[in-house]
Amino acid sequence: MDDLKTFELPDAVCGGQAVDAEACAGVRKRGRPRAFDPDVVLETVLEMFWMRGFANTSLDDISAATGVSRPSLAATFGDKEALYLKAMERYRNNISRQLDVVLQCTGNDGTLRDIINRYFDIMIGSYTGETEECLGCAFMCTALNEAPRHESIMSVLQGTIEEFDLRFERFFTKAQELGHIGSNQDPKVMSQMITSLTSSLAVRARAGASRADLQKIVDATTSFLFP
Amino acid sequence: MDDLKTFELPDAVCGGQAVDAEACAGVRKRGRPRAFDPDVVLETVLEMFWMRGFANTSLDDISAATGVSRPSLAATFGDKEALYLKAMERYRNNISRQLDVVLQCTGNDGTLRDIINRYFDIMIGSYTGETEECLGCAFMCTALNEAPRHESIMSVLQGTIEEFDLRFERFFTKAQELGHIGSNQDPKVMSQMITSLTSSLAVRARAGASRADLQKIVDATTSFLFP
DNA sequence: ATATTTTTATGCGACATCGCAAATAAATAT
DNA sequence: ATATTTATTTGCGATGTCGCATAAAAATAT
Repeated sequence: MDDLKTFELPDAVCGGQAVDAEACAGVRKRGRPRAFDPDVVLETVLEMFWMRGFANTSLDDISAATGVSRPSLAATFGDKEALYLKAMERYRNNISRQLDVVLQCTGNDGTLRDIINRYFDIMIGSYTGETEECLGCAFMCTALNEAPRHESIMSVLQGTIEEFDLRFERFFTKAQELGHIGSNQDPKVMSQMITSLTSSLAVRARAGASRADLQKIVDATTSFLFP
Repeated sequence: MDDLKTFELPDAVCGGQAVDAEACAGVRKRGRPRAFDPDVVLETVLEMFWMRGFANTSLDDISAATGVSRPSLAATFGDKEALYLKAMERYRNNISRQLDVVLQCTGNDGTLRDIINRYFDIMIGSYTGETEECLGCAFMCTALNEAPRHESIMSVLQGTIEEFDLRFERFFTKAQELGHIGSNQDPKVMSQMITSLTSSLAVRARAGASRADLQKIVDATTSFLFP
């Protein structure tokens, strides 16, 4: 019917690159504009799920904390599970972006140990945060709890684990090719040591360990692994 | 008033050792006897909390699964939080008992690596179970989620972490005294490696890793740590 | 100006969850 | 036998939670 009219492509104006509709701030869409920024809402939602868990955080709580009514939340993000997944996706992307920067093993960014230390700086930072709250890892704190009940949460949990595994296996394989670790060592084992320590830090952080506590553990381990 | 009458000490009959009132099966208490065994109820309760989490498991669910009415549950175990804590205490004691047996570093129970392998056998067993369910660690799956909201759960979580730390620090310290690891190695670091790997196994098990998957990780790591 | 589209606001209804209170049942003590 | 003690049964009431439906508001299109 109205296919001809929509040929005007009103979104194509903004930027020159891939058009994303929402990401384009200059051009207004048809109806009433949103009174909130989905990204800042997702940030608040993430904090709430992180500290209280999925089941303990009601949509009413979220609505009150964000000032966005429940129907608006539903219209924007879908149901509670979808909202959780979107918040966790943000969380994961945020960390992934930081790790992409740090885990470049080109050989001219300091020693392997330096790189790994910078990696743990990031993780410790995300696990302890700026306040006095016991954060830990948002996935481990919430997704482990819900995984058996929600196929989608189980899936994203598995994907996150796999991402870390892949990341470090590739990292240490390349490090070995560049001669930063001996050819007798196994990149897979090194990767396991790092991911294991990471999960341990996450647990300890949630249980109240301080930044300094975690740093001590990291220092002791890295000086053992990279003497 | 009736202090004189209770001098008969009806409980003191059973056994000769520390009298525990409930543990004594031979002597009936005054009123109507319980129609259920608190221990088997706790076992079911543990399974439910483990798989569904604290918040997702209602007292009605528990009542239906155990056949014990809510008021009876309350009378026996207290409120939901107390019931959870008692179930987790059982879980923890069950594992502790097994570890007490295995982690005896006397020097004549095989090599250090043998002992550690037996330790991981137990942990892998408890994380994967007999069925196809994704178990993981009951503490990590549930207590991490609830800790910020419940002081008591935070406390038992911390205590469990500390127990593992202490256990392995003592173990490796003694192992070092017996000459099973070099004097240049740090028992604390070795302990951290083991507990870290343990937490990693727990996470992976919850995400669906099989017994064989976990065993492969353990084998690779232990052959690196204890060559 | 009027229609259309999208978002927001308000509120209802069904259901789950927990704590508590009162009545009933089953044992022992006197 | 009767009283006492402890467990169990039944059910109520307050609150929380979610999905949905309807009305109002704020923008653009014609």
